Amino acid sequence: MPVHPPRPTGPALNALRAFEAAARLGGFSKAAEELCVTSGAVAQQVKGLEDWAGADLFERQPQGVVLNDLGRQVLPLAERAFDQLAATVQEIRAVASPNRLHIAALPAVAQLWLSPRLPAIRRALPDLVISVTAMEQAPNLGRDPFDLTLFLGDPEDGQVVATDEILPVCAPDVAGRVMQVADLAQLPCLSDSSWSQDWAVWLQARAGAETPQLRGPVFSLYALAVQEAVNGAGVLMGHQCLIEQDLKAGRLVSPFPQAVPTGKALVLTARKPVRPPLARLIAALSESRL
Amino acid sequence: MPVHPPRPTGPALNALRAFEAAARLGGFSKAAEELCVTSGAVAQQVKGLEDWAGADLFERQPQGVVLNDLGRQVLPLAERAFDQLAATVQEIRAVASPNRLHIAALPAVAQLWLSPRLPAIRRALPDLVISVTAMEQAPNLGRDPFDLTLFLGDPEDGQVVATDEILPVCAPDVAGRVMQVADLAQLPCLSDSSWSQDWAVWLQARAGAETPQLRGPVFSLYALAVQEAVNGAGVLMGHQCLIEQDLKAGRLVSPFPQAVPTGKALVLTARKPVRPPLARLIAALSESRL
DNA sequence: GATTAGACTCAGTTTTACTGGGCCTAGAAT
DNA sequence: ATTCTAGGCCCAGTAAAACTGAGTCTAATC
Repeated sequence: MPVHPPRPTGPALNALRAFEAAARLGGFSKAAEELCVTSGAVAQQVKGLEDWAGADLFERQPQGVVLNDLGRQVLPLAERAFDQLAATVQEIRAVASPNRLHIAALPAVAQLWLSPRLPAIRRALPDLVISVTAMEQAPNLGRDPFDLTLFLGDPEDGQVVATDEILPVCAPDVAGRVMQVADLAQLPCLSDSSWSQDWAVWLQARAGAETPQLRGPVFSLYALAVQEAVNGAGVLMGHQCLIEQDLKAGRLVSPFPQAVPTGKALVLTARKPVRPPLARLIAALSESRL
Repeated sequence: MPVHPPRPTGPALNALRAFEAAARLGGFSKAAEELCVTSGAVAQQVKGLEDWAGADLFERQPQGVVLNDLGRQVLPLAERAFDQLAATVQEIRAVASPNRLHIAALPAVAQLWLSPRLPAIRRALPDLVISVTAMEQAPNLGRDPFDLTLFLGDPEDGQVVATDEILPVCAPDVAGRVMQVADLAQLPCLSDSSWSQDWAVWLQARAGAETPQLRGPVFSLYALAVQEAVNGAGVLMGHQCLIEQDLKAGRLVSPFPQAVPTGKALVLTARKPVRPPLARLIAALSESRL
C-alpha cells in the first residue's frame, strides 16, 4: 500500500542553529556575526523556526530581542545539542587529520608576531600542517574549527604569551624631529582604526605630560601602519610584541622609550582536549623567540 | 582592521544528519528512506562531509557501505548529538502547542480502525487537536515529529491494542457460493500487495486443509480491497481488527469463521515523556469501542 | 534633533539540495 | 550460466533553500 507523500518534517537544522546562536549570544546581529551571515538571514531563519513551531521564541523589542518563556525553556537543550554536535565535528577533524592544526589570530598578530616565528616552528615540527586564519573577533572554539587562538585580550582568558605594552616608534630619520611630547603635534601620528585609543592611553599614562592634539592617517591594518612608520610617514603607537623585529633590526626606534602596559596581553587559548600534536605546537609557540 | 572573508566553516548540518542516519541504519538507502529523500542525495551529502574532513567515513562495498574506523569512532558522538537535537525539537513542539497531537499509522489502520473511532474521541477530548498521517513504515519517534504510532507489528514493541487475527470474508450474497475451502479456487481471492502472505498463512493454519491455487486482484490499499469485498468482488482475507465495522453491519460475513492469529498485533507506541494530553489520548484509544 | 543599534521586510540572487535517469558491481535466484 | 536484484555512484537539470543588500522602523542615547 505504498502511500508516502506528505509527511510532516522537523524544522530546518540551520534554523535551529540560528536560534541557538541568537539565544546564546542575546541578539540576532551577534548571532549573524558568529554564523558569518547578515542579521536579516538570522531573522528569517528564526522566523521560520517559529512558524514551524506555531509559537514565538523571542520577544521583539525595539532595542533587540529577548527570549520568551518558551525560548528560555528550550535554550539549554539546544545548547547541549549543538555543543555535542560541535564536539562531534571536531572529533572528525581531529581523528581524520591529527597533524593538521588551524590557528585563528588577530590579523596584526598573524602578520607581525606569528608569521616571523612560523618558519622556525615549521622546521622544528615538520610533520605538522599549520594553517592560519586572520580574523577580528576571537572565534568560539566550541563551535568553530580552530585548534588554537592568538588574540590581544584579558590575560585571564588563557595562557599569556606576552603582555601588551605600547610606546611611540618611528623611522630613525624621523626620530631626530621628536625631542619632546609636544613635538608630536607637528608630525603625522599614525593609528590603527581598531586601536584608536592607543595614543590617548599612552598620553594619559605619561603623568604630567601635556596632551597635544594629535592627527595623522588611520589604517585598517596594523601591519600597514607599521610599514608606513618604517617608511618614515610619521610616529606610530607601537605594540611592543608586534614590532619587536623592526626595533631589533633598527628599522624603527622609540623617541620616548617608556613603554606603557595596556592591561591586555597576547593570549593563547587552545581547544580541549589538547592532543599531542597541539601540545607540541603550543610548546613551540610559547618558547619561540625571534 | 576589518579583514574577514574566507573563514573555514564547519560541515553542513544536513551532511552530518545524513551521515548519522546512514551510519545508524547501516546504508544509504535506509537513511534516504528515513530522511524522505533519494539515496543519491544521501550519497552526495556524505561525500560532502568526507570531502570536508579529508577522509572517508564509510568503506564502499558493492552490496552497500560499512563504517570504517573513523566512522565507527564518531558515530556514537553524532548519535548522541542528534538525539539531543531531536529532543530539543520535540520539546519545542510539545511546549509550543501541548494540545496538538500527531498520530502516525499504517494506512489501513488509519482508515479502518482509527477513522471510525476518532469522531467519538474528538467529542470526548474536544481540547485536543489530533492529526493523523498514514505511512508504510513506523516512524522513528526519536527523530520524527509524531506523538503516537499505530502499526501492525510485534506485540513486544509496545502496547497491544488488538491481536491480529485473519479470516476470509465476503459480501453476504457471495457467501452462498463458498461452502468449503476448495470453492475458493473458483472465486476471485482479493489480496493486499503488502500482505500477500495472508492467504498462505490462513490455509496453512487450517491443518489438513488442501491448499487450492488461489487467484484474484491485488490492491495497493487494504481499504480498497475491503470496499471491493463489500461490493461482492470476491473473497478477502480479513484482518479482524480492521473489518469489525463491516462484520457488525453485515456488509461482510465469514464463510469459515475460524480466525487464525498471525502472531502480530495492532501495537500502540507513544513518545516519552508521556504528558497529560497524550496520556488522555492513549486512554481514549485503548478504551474506544465501535 | 540627530545619531545609533537592532531588527524587520522584500526582491533578487546565489548556493545548496534534490531528483531521475543511466551505470556499475556482486550476490541471489533461476 | 544467465538473469534479477539491491545498493551505490555519477551527472545534468531543477527545485528549494539561504543569503544579500537596501530601505524602514523604533526607542534609546548623545
